[in-house]
Amino acid sequence: MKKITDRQKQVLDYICDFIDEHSYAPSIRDIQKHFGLKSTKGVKDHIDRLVEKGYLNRTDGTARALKVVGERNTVIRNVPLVGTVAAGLPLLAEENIEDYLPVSADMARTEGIFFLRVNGDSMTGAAILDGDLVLVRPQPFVEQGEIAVVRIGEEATVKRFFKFNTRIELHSENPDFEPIVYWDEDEDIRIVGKVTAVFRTLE
Amino acid sequence: MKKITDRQKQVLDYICDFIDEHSYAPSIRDIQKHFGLKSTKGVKDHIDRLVEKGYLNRTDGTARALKVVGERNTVIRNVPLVGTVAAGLPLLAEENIEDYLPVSADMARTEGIFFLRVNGDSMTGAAILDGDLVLVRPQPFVEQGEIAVVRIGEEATVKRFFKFNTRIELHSENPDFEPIVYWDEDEDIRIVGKVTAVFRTLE
DNA sequence: GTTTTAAGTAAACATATGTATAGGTAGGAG
DNA sequence: CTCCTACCTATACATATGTTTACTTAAAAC
Repeated sequence: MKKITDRQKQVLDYICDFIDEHSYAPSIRDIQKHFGLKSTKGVKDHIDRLVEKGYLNRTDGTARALKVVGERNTVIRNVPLVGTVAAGLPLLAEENIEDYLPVSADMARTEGIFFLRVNGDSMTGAAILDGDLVLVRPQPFVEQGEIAVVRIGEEATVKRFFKFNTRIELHSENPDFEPIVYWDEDEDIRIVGKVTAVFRTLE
Repeated sequence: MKKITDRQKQVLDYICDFIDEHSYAPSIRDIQKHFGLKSTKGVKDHIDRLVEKGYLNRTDGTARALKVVGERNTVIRNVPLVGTVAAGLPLLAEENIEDYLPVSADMARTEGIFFLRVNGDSMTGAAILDGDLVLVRPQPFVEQGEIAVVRIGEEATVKRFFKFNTRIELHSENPDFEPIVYWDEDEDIRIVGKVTAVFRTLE
């Protein structure tokens, strides 16, 4: 990235801080007042330089449309968290949504992605603990041995998934639990999605 | 929350979508055009109703200063990720910052909080794997047995921390590793902070 | 020494934008 | 029926805001 002068850095910092505080960009005159300048032109020059050098975006040519490029301009997505899923209710029914959590857009590219709170110690061996949140991307299949959310009858669980011909094995990754074995013909088992991330808070 | 009419919901949805797309709020005339209205007054009425009912904020009285109240208005914070820390460099020097990750403000209330990439399998027993990111809140002490980032000489590691009088034990939580024992007098050991969360991506 | 660049003053200008005044229509509540 | 509210048109006004032209000063680049 091209070098910017100290003054330009000051202006950029002010714009970042302003957006953090107000959720919208400062006007040129906001910036002018903050630096005690007596003309808008000085500010315009700085902004033009910062745009040229790739630190700001000004593609929309309207009021307060400045965008900061780079680290502070993170795109996020609010992903719904479904808690312990009530039997029979569709997984993502509004009744089940406990909260929304912000996630980097990189992690949540797919439509329909959601968080699920894991209960039970069955995945301890795969370093997923009781109470952890798993990020789930809905899909009807997973690769051999991937960790999936599987719906058995009316309940959803997190298991490592294997399929040998028509034999389906769900591994708990915990020595205290035996693998659960199903057969393809069993109608009451379905892959909900793949676990793509694990989140845990420790306090 | 007070009820809103279908039309008001449409307007609110449009404002939300517009902000998602542009990062700044629509002007009254943007909304007017979108709904094909022939006067700005209709829009103004809707906005006034939505503000009265608590769905929008309009405290700043300037251009594009509308803010949506509620679930989609999540407060986030960009937390720096430091990778494998180069020996001798201060932990949060700009040279070490690999990236910034958005985190819910609830999780990152403290100033100075940062992510650290864990390397090695020493914390496998505590369900922290090689490559996981841990969220670290800087503080000079931790409670008995809490997971901490500890700096030994020039290197930072993640360990479960115990202190008995002047004897310090760092537990690896992996049966293959013996606890590391230090004594208070040793100058080259210092608690960097407490691990408050664990993040892992699986793909 | 001349040119270029950064940084700024001064004074406008055109448009964007929020707001207001003066109505109109339709439907529900009383 | 009357009143109120939701929803809308038409028009206008004041200010906010981005942009431009003309000129200045100081320091860096060549």
